Amino acid sequence: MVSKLSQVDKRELEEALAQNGLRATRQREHVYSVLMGQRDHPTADEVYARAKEAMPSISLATVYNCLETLVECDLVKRLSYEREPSRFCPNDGDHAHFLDEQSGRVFDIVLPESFVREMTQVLPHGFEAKKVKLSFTGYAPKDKAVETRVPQDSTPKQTAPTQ
Amino acid sequence: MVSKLSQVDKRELEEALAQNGLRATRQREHVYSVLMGQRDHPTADEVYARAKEAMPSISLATVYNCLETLVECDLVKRLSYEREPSRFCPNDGDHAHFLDEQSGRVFDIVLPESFVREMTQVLPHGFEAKKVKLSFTGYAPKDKAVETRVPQDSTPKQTAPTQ
DNA sequence: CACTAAATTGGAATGATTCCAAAAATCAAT
DNA sequence: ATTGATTTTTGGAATCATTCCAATTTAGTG
Repeated sequence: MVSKLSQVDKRELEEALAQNGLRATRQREHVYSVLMGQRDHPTADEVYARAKEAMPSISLATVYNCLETLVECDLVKRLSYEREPSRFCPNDGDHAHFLDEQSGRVFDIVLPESFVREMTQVLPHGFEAKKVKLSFTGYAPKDKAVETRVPQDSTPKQTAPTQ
Repeated sequence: MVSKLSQVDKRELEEALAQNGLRATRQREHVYSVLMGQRDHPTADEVYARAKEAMPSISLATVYNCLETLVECDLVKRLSYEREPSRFCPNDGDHAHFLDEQSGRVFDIVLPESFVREMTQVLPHGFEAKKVKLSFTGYAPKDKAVETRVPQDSTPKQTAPTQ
């Protein structure tokens, strides 16, 4: 699972960092490679765990910092669902997310370019969108083999469940 | 500022609660009326503060419970932005949200019905969306007097409902 | 190599939200 | 109405993802 960053990805990262006046560091590169190497939607903690495999000295605070940086540089998307820690995925062009209520899985939904353009057109004159987030919740087809897990929330509500 | 719930709204609330097997309580009605009475996007804390004006005995935990209940009943939308407490707004049909990065204000963006229909069409076959969330982040026009959230220590004043 | 600004680090602090167990309120059936 | 079963409310404690902090290390520049 120790996947290095491709030359292309590495350059893309360095460029994006430079563009934002940020430095290229071992940790940033490594966190990015962790995300690129396993394309699901891990939490910061999970990224931390994965990152430590090849870089045991990295700290949780740094993982948070790096993730934040990557999001700022628009190399990574952050998704947050209620009651759950943020999840991160490398930004592979415009896509939405679909959370399957039954399985807790998250699916990437590719968005046609034309639709992305249309999305910003619903804004009244004068609004300038820097980021757009589209997310669905509902039922995904049972047989879909796509990835990712958002653990099902089995926490009982305040009131005890019947029986 | 003490706005009662209209008969229509009250019935709608009671029906929605009944439909979900939940009881109609003073607190739930009051929290709902607080949200309906000032159409911005308050946090739970802000709702708590407003609710206490007319019902000083209500607790923060209850406000959280009520808000959760209202969201479940689909009478209220919950918006959550990174690094910020959830915000709530009464659910007035399909609309997106726009967060102005500079002022922190949230604007409701009306969505044409045709667009709402199109949104669900980006889903691959087999995906059934129960909820869709569209949210923008960026710069809003400075002069827009549209719906905003109220800064914590401002004197409560009448806000004209949007749309 | 030396300097300066930026980044990393571990641990402590934060704060929105949830949990808990007791008290109160609601609803249904007497 | 009264009772009884169930839900809801409540205050305070607990949780836990995330941020903050001050000290150390590192990257980039000349």
